[in-house]
Amino acid sequence: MSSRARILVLHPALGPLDYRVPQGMAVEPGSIVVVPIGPRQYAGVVWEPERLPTEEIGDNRLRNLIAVADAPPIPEPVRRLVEWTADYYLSPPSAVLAMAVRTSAAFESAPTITEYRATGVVPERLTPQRAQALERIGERQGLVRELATIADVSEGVIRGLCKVGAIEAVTVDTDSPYPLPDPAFGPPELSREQSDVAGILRQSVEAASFQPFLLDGVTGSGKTEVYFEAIAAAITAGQQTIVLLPEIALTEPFLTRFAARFGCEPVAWHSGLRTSQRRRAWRAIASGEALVTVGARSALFLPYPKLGLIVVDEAHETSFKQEEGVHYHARDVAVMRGRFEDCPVILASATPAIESRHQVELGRYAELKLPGRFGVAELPDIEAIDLIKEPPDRGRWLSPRLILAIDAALERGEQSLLFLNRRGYAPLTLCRHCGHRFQCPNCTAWMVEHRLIRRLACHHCGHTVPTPEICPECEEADSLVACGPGVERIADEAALLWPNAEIAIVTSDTMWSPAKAAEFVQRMEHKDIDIVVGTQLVTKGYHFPNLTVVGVVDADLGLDGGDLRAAERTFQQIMQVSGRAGRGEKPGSVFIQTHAPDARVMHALVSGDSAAFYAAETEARREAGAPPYGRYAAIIVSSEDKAAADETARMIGRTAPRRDEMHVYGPAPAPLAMLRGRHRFRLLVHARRAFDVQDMIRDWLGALEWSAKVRVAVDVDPYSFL
DNA sequence: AGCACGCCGACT
DNA sequence: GTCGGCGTGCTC
Repeated sequence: MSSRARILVLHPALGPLDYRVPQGMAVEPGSIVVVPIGPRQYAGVVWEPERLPTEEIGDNRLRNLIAVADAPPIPEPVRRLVEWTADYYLSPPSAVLAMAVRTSAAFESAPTITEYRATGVVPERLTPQRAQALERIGERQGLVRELATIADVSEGVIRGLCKVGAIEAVTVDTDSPYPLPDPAFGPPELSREQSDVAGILRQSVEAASFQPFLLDGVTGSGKTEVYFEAIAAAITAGQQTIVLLPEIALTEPFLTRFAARFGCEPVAWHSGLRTSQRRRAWRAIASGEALVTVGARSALFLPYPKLGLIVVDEAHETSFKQEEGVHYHARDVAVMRGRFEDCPVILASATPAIESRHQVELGRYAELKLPGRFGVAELPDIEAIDLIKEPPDRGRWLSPRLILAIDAALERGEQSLLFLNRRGYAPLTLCRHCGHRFQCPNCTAWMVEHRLIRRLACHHCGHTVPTPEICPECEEADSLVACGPGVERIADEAALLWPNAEIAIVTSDTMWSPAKAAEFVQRMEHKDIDIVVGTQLVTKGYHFPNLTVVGVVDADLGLDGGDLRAAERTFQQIMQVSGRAGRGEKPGSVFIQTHAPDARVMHALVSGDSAAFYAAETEARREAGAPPYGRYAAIIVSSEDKAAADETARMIGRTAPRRDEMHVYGPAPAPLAMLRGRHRFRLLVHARRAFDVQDMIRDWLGALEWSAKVRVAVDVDPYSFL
């Protein structure tokens, strides 16, 4: 009698499959294995058969497992989390598992790689490029390409420095251990309130039981210092911690603050890691050696064997909701992981989501408040500028009052930030002769002009074309006009207004790596920048004491679009960006340019009465039966063949179950009717809180069939209504 | 997702 | 006669 094993194979289209365990091979639930599928090999994980039922297949059809990985098994809580996530978000378990298992890390051996670092030797011929390179590289170490990026010089310059001995090669073992953070390295001076809260968190970590906390404090109130104390407790207990940040760009300032507190950097996990770095991090995490990991949402599924604490920083951020593949919300999955691991979960935010506040009211989350800014810093003064009463000059976007405030800041030698959540130069380009508008061939979206790279780009699919000289429609020259502002255009306007000021554009186009983020922080701290023009990338996490004026170029931008969270998001975003002003000893001021100064959200921002705003928004949600008082699920039907997608969507609509507890809207063309060359239709399920939407959708769609060229995706608890 | 199989149109 | 289009089905 041979033993059989159920394997969850890392294959995008296959469920669990059964295999024979050959003589002499030892496996247990969680073991990472290699299995044959047809002529190819895939990785998979041994699972408890009763938890992943399949159709039974005869022993005679079983094939042998090929190998077991030299890596620790995937722990039980992670297996439970994979099941829960797949179930809740109606996704294939294998797609969820893929986020936990890095097969290259589990199987490949550990070679060494060569990195480079400065030796301190000053070259004889110190050209400006070489000087810049050495200054910017400082203590950093990395591949030639990475150093060249950090220093903003060509790779040739780095190689040249290598030749003259100013930079040396270092061999790095990709399995070498990470330094251990020291809880006693740099203990902070905490205020009374901070100590009290830190004490509660420490105790919870020591108790090692499940408890979600909502750590609520205005920007600058010292939330990070407080949850660092919880991390210190976890380190002392020999337990691992995950810290989730909403953007890669935020890891860099976090690493610095962490190192100041614990004496070394934590292990970073994000999409920007090289393969070798990723393998090293994964192995250290899976072995339990990596005590603290900071990362993007995908770090949540990694196989920590002794997880003691989860921190979700800026927990209100909507970027925690994954919009592709498995549509999970990292904040909610983090709480579930804490439940499976029996550990506390800290959701930190200055502007908590209504959903999180609701959990506090229900008594499921414990609320910890940090009032006031830490130290001498005061909350900035916020003013609204009515764009009707105080309009900018024609063809300009900055109103006189904002310009005066920046004038004054420049005079005082202080820095300013202009916030506009729109990349590029202009969101729409049209021909003034024939009216032609540049649209993406793959998406229902305008092509956005990016003047720095002289291209038109689609922000949905990445399609770009060189900015044309003549109109492709009527062939008229010099007839193309840019409509509306993006950050590049605001930067142009700022350059005209303040020709002597140093202006930096900060968006995902200019700050696409931690190294770039580090460079930006350095330039800000050295006061090499007077005015920052940036998207939401600059609204979080940074601490620039000399930044005193913030201008919100268009506060109305997020308000249209019919999104149920539009007002809340606008409030959060502007509170966050306001939090960048006056973080040192100098007071800050914030100017909000709007066409709707009487809107509830603008009143709340100016008066600082966030409680009233939240109360009103929450009441509106309750009346509408919107989350957290009701639930939504979107069903997106897409295909390259428009008629096929349309027909399938209507068939799904026709067969919708009728229940008192829910209603199905649509199908209707999705707001982005075409995306990446696929036509999209959307149905929206709106249900009561207690109704099991997932089960209903599983039954409903499970009974239907459609053509292979049509894709049907379900987005449970959708955030983007696109 | 791949990859094979299979069944009809345009060509050497 | 053959090449090749992509619809359909299978992977323990």
